[in-house]
Amino acid sequence: MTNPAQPIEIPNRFDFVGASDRIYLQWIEAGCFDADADPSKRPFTIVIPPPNVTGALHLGHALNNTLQDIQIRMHRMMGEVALWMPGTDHAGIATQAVVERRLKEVENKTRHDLGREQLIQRIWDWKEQYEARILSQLKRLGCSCDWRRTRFTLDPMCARAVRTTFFDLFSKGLIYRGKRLVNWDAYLQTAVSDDEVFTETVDGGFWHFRYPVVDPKPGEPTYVVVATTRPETMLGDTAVAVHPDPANALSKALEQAQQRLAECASKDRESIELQIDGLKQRQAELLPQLELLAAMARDGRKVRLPLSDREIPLVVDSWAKPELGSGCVKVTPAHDPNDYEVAQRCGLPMINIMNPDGTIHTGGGRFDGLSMSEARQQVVKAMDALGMLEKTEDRQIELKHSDRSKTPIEPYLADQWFVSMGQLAQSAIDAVSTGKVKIYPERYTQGYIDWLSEKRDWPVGRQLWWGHQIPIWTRTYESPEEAQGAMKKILAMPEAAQGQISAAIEEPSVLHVCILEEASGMELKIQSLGLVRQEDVLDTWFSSALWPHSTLGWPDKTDDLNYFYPTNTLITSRDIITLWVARMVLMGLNNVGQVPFREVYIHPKILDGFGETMSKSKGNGVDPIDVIEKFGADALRFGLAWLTTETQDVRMPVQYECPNCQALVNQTKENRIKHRVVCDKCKKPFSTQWAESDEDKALPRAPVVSERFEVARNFVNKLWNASRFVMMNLEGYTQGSIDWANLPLEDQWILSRLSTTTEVVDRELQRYGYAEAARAAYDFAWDDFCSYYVEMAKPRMQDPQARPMVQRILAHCLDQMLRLLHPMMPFVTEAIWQELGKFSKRRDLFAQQDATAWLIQAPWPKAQPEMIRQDVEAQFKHFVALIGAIREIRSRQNIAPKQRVQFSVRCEDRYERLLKPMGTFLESMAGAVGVAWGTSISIPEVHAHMPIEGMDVYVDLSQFLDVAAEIARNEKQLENLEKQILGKESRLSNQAFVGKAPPEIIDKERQALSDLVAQRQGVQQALTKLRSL
RNA sequence: GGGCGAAUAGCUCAGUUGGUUAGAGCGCUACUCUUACAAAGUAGAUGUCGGGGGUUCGAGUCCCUCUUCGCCCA
Repeated sequence: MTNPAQPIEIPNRFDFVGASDRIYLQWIEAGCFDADADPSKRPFTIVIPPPNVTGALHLGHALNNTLQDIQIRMHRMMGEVALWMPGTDHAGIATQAVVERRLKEVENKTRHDLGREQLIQRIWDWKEQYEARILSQLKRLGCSCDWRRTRFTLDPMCARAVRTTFFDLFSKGLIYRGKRLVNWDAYLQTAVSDDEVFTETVDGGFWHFRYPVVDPKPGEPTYVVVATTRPETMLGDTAVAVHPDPANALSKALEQAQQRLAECASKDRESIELQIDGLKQRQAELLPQLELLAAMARDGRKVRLPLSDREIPLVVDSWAKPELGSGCVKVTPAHDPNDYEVAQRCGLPMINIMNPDGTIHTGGGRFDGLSMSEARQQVVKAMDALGMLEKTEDRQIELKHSDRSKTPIEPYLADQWFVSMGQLAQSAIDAVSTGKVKIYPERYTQGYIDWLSEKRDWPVGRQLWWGHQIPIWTRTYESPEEAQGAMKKILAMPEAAQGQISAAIEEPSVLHVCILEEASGMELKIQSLGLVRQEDVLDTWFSSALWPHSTLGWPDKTDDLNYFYPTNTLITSRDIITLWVARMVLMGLNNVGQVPFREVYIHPKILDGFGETMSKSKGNGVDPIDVIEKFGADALRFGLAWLTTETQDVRMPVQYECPNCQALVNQTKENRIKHRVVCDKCKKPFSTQWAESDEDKALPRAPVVSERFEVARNFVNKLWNASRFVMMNLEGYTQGSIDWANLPLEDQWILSRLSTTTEVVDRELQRYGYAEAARAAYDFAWDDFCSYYVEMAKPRMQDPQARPMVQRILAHCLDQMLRLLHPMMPFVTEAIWQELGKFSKRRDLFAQQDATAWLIQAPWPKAQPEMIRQDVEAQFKHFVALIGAIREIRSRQNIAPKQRVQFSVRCEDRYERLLKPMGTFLESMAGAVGVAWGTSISIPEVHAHMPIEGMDVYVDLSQFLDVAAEIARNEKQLENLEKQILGKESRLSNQAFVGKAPPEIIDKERQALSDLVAQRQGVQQALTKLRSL
């Protein structure tokens, strides 16, 4: 062997700060992450869920990316061409919102003060800053992405894919513009999708208005009462609705309430009874009037809308609920989704009363220019003055808010671009229901399918400046004929025949032209015909939906696309299954004709100590860099894998680590949003990640840490030191074969455990069982390898006969352990691997070649099925039990660690044959010397007795006996045995058990009972003896 | 209102097809700086498995129900 480095130079802590950066750079320089198509190998591909450039990554991202890197590294070691495609997402609305908010805060300017071009420049600046930050965070985490391929959803390559897709869908008639009620964010002045809206309960009111009936006939009411939570919308009312069959509706409601009453819990009884009383009262008092109104509605009668002085019809529609309010409902189609549907059913006009900035606009009315909330007050006041306000109630209402600006959503009738979802959604449903795409854990499948099954058209336009501008040029003509004529002329152009342009008419006379190529000259040509480009940009998810193929070069039929697509797995968080996963599937199928990935793994979410998800806006996000600097990237990664179980989210209480005194200050809901916090202990202030003022920033910053990474940090250290031990003992190492026929139990045992562990880690990682894999590797390394094998190796190393074998097995185990752990903790394992290489080039007992220079490129370990020996593992348990028994007695007797004790074992031959040869280990590990073995040994006069399975252990205490302690120990043991015996006896005397349980279970119980009884006898004898002393 | 998930030691979590006395890490107690590792070692204490019913010879595990919490959808 080559001259080994001086082992003593290896420090007893892993210096992750120095080593991680160095190793990462080496990997990059050696091109270890680069993945190039190689037809002789299998590809393995993951595209990163591109983090959005709104802000830096938090622990949730660290988890997401750690899990991906584990897969990538494992498959790379399996000899596949492992491509991890990196990049970031422009996150249109979110990024623009955050830049606009900052602009407002810092400079007190709006985007209109800057103009489109300048604002976009500002956003690009922001993007550059955060993209760099994000990518560096990923690198610190150890992510082995092919950085040469880094993409951005707004870069030219992605833009081309977006444009091609849009053109294709438009040409297929799957993209259209229509007037729809959208969720209008009046603050950002854009529509937001349903997914960007959250509901919050707020204090509101319920106003009851009177609308006079036009020319009431005798016996008819002179007015109808309508109730509303949004009085200002009455300016846009176009009807009042009443239920077509109120009698039936009421009796149905009554029936349902009575059924609920029959089934309800007693505590709900009262409220349901009240409800029933109310319904009965309505039947008696309100019903005749509702019947009358329904008849009037059918007769085409009208009411006069106060304030606007318009006549609007009474209509019948089942949206009006006879069991609620007055039983009549005002209809404002342009500002309420339900009313919108009523209008569609009843053919009502739609009157828009709002400007895009959220102010009233009724075409010169007296409320024009007021904000919606000002208008509310004024409308109520005016109605009251007219005597038309019947009553006002306080009420809690559910109000939709924009997730982006946190301001209330206004339902708003606007021109909107849609992708028609019918066929596309169906293709994505089929992909999952036929198993072409599998979702893990499986329970997420149903939500995916349910959502797609609604087939709601996807509103893709956003009234923003940051994003892919819709490639459509539009002109409204005087007449349908003119529009048709223009379209004909355009479609007659040669470019149309070449598939460069496409056109469609929006009824009655609007012409839309879509152009395939950016800056092709075609744009000018079309513009010269008086068409103007749409200002809107596309929903961010439109470009993210293309990510798996756009990043591989689509629409070109590239070699990469051919080789790496479909990708293998997508690893992401559950909140974007519909927003993103579903859309990737349908776009992949539409564009490439194949699903984008075979598997989707949905991982847990990281919650804070209060069970809330981490987010920027809550201020509870933890920067992974804080954790990396304190514990190291390996600890962060292993810790996260350790926590990734199948069903549970990860709850992680975090603390600020005071930079002044290192005390840990719990993060609370109060202090987590603060820019500066005062330490509980030293009372000195420190700054947080939110610090903005110069004064705050001057304070030392407290990293946010969690003690939950200590387990992993300690494990990294344990592995490091175990390796250090191995290397300190490899002097004179020779490679060579193993004498399999004469292998001692301990060697057979560790090789069996190693193969078992290899099998578990391999299987679990492949099925995303990260926690199980981490635990298996941890238990093997710590318990089996360190606590037993290494301890047993110590005395064996002194034996020149055994030494070469032990060295080979030690080196082999370490070698395999490093490989198994590398995907989870790449830095420390690589660092050790390179040290180990200085001592030994050939360590794998089952391989024919020398070890690779880089662990990252080493072959993934294979379990050796013939090494797995259940019998050996069972035998070894007897040894463990014997050590445990002796150690317990020693501890109970307070025998000093350095003191040797003698023990005798009464047991059958087979135990003697098994354990007597392991006497050296009992001596080194338990400080005990076995003096007698067998069935007929003489028991030491003064002793402590411990019965274990198949053996009675007697520790000679003639020099140590602490009678009181020994009596106490035996009494406790006796009590324990009695309890168990009682349980068994009662079970076995139960006729039902004996009669019905399977025989093998009964046998097992009987055997266990007789063992316990024997043990009890021994303990009783020992006690009698002790008491007589 | 509908769907999904969770509730197990002081904390954070495991717990296979139902089958001995329910486990781990941290924390706690005692003893050890034993030449890989005090970020360690050895030993120990700690549980009405959220409540209530049911199925079963047997339930942390299966069924029903209630409570609390989280997420998604309307």
